[in-house]
Amino acid sequence: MATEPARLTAKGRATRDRIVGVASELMLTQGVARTTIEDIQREASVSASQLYHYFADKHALVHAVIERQTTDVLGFQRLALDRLDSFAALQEWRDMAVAVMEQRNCTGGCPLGTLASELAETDPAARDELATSFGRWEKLLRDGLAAMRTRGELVPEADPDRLALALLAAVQGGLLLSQTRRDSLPLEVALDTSIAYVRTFAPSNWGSGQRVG
Amino acid sequence: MATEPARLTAKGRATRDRIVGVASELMLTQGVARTTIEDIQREASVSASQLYHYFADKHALVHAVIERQTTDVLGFQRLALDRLDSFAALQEWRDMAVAVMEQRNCTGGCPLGTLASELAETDPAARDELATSFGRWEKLLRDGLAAMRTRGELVPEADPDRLALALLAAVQGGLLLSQTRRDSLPLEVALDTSIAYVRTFAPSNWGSGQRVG
DNA sequence: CCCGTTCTGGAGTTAGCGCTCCAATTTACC
DNA sequence: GGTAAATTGGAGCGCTAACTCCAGAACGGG
Repeated sequence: MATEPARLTAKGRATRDRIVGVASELMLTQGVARTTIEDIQREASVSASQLYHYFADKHALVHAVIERQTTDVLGFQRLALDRLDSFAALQEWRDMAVAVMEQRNCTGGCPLGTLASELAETDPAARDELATSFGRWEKLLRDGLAAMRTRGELVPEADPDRLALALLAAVQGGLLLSQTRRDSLPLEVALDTSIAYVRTFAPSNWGSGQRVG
Repeated sequence: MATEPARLTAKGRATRDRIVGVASELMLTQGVARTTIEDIQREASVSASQLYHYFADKHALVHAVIERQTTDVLGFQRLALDRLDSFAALQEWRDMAVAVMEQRNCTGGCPLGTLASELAETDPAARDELATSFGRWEKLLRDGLAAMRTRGELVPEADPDRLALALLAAVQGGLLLSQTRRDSLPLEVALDTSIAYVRTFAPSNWGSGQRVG
């Protein structure tokens, strides 16, 4: 489906990367539909034929943007929480997410979330890719939580699958609300409360009538 | 900003409403940018001049769609939780949200969330309207939680402002993930865990080392 | 240094978009 | 029943979008 150039010169790869970078930026701020090929040409200083030399059509470009954003976001996650396997790491992860958002003055949301929201109902292939991207992200969280459980930082009743999903949903919802309100508070509260919920599964807090739902 | 026709015949209002309805449906599934005026004309069986008689331009139409969706969503909320002031009501609210999503086979997300994601960075006026829409939604939740607290169903340490924000973020994030995965599980887990967190502020559960963050 | 491949430039082409215009018809109100 | 306003129809305009084509320039392995 995507253009698969057998070989690719260093110069060619550079041009291709530059195109993907510019396309990412534009598509994430203006949306995919509002971003024209001409915009990308101008911003990346390439001509039409160059662009269509590397990408069969706009769909292929979107595909490349999704790939790029997936590796970027997951890479950032790994960076932020080299191993997300302690409450301290969770807290750092939260702080970093909030810091990034504040640094952007609360413009823009999660790259994957933004793309998913726009493409879920119009581009089945994109929806599928983004679903697996979310799956990989979720796995990062799940593995960390599982490690915490085996290590005894979480009670056996804690369900890493569900907690990971809850954390991911909190990030997404928090980012969307913060982006809309131009205020980092929603993101902070969403992350704080979901982490606080995880904390209820710490042995020291595990008490009376807790339920995992 | 919006076309404000001094008077409006019953027939005219019907036509206008039909246009807004069709526009809503199309814009929410295909996105605003992908929805053409021609699409709306065809689907609503109106001519170009009719459409531009009621709406100055596409922006005005978007404005009307936001208004419509806001009243619809908030109306549905009120319906679902005539008064959201008990854990039973919270549970019903959760069940109804999940039921709606399953009924749609997990296609489409939250109307307000979808619009916000697409328009936040390209249409400042729309972003502002959607921010206040979210604010009103949040207030519904906050008032219910506050009522629960004064009634003693929640401990005084519970912060209705923060809990409401957390619940709203959970719905938004859960819906986005469920829409992307075509699976209601993320929504269920997001709502269950955030409600479970609220439940940790019930007097019977309030124990050892809880923190509000 | 040579030749095939890779890479680049820019003027088209075609289609569809948002929107306008002018006029006919229906409706509301007295 | 008359009249002014509200409502409708549809052709058409200007612009811009995605994409194509035909070359020419640069590169890289032998």
